[in-house]
Amino acid sequence: MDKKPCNSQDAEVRKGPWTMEEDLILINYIANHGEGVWNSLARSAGLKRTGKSCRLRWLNYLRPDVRRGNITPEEQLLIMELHAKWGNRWSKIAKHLPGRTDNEIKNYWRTRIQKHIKQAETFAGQGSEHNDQASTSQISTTVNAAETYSPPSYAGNMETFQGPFPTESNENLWSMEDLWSMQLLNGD
DNA sequence: AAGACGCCCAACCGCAGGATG
DNA sequence: ACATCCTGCGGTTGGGCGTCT
Repeated sequence: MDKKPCNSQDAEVRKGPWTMEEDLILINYIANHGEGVWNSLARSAGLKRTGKSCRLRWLNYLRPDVRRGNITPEEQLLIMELHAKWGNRWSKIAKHLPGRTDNEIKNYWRTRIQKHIKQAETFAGQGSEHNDQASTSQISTTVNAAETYSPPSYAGNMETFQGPFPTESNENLWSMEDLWSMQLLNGD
């Protein structure tokens, strides 16, 4: 018991929601140095985050080509098709949906499609025999993919971060366009 | 109008596989 | 051949937000 499990470095590791400052640091650093070697990237960039956390944030959220919300019926169909083929291989499925992340597809599946499958199974159980394929194809016509995306809210962090940033339409809501335009301003 | 409830999403955790020394 | 480190993946959870009663 002499040695404490938590040294000073461990104590400095941040967890929880990312602040806009952190986002900007990460975007800037990757714009200048490229991505990869996440642990040293996190240290070099001065982020008190694990490399894992930085990687996740970048891949799921900050990457310029990432798309969110509004899963189209075509995408939805493709997701179900690929899931029927590969199961929960989310990263594999995501590779066939440009701009979509495995995390998003996983969330989408769990929150929307899985729910409808359960309902379909309950319904089918009352009427006739069924299997996964049948219920999966059945829900393809019932799931409504019309979604709206809300940009990330930094409201909780704005009290500590008060940078000179624009607040055109949503005072406390920041879009990726905002972040990237800021990155361009900072980086160039 | 207030509280309860359910849904959705971002982020964390643990594990496995690959790369490197 | 082995040990260690890093990356990537899938599962799970907590908090915020909207809707319903």
